[in-house]
Amino acid sequence: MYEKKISENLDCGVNVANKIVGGKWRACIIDAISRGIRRPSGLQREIPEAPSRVIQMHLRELEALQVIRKEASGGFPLKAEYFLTAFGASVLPLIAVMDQWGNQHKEFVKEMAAAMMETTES
Amino acid sequence: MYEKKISENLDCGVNVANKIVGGKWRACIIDAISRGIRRPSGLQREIPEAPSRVIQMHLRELEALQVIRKEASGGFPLKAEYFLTAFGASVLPLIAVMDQWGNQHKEFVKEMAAAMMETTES
DNA sequence: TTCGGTAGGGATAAAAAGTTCCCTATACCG
DNA sequence: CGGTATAGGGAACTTTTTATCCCTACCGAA
Repeated sequence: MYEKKISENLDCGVNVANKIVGGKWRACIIDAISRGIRRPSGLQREIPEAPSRVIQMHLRELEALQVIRKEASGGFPLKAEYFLTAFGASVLPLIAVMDQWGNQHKEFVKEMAAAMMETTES
Repeated sequence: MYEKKISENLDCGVNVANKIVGGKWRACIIDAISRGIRRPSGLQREIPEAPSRVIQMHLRELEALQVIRKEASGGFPLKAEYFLTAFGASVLPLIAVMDQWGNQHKEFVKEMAAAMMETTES
């Protein structure tokens, strides 16, 4: 997406996982595709809070990382579809675990985040 | 740490998880503390690639999120120790899963990342 | 007294990630 | 013809995160 200038230390497993699943919309996009929402327009409708530009960029990057695979019918009507690769499918359990943990603790984290705002408020 | 101006959507479990474990050094720091490296100086020696300033800031933020707890002996020699809270301990299995997944796929990801560099090279 | 270790933070720069605005191009429908 | 929907990207911007530099303060040892 951008050119990295700082090393990433991909020897650390957690960093590898973060590279795939980190970021504000990555997991959402992967999850939506896994649920059968294969086309860019559908993804944009599914995640309206995310700027379409950002979704596009993530699709490019996930494709380059071979998490997803693109199938476009050359002709018209314009139609592009994205599918998870086998590698992409292997991420789903990880996303599930993260989502589960997050959902279990989100109330607590929300409280803590709110408390931080109070003490740091402008 | 900084004042957020963009919403975080903490209703999504994955985002909650990323808030705790995301970032370049968060998981490393939590993991090191869980392994008994409790003092800032020790953490800095354990993770020498991370600027000490960054470690300090993460310690502040993890403390505010109640992932870790600080115990400082008021007097001298200066001594501060950080311990995982119960909440912090609950993150360890998540980190373990992420690390395991990442280690299983890091060679593949490295290849893909390298391929991306080639096509994007300056 | 100077040096080393420890804990911590201010200021600022640089990089990465995300956002916004607006553009191309094609085909279909009215 | 104009409007809508599709897929995609350029350019510029803001926000967030990470990095760099340098400082305070304290104690003990040399």
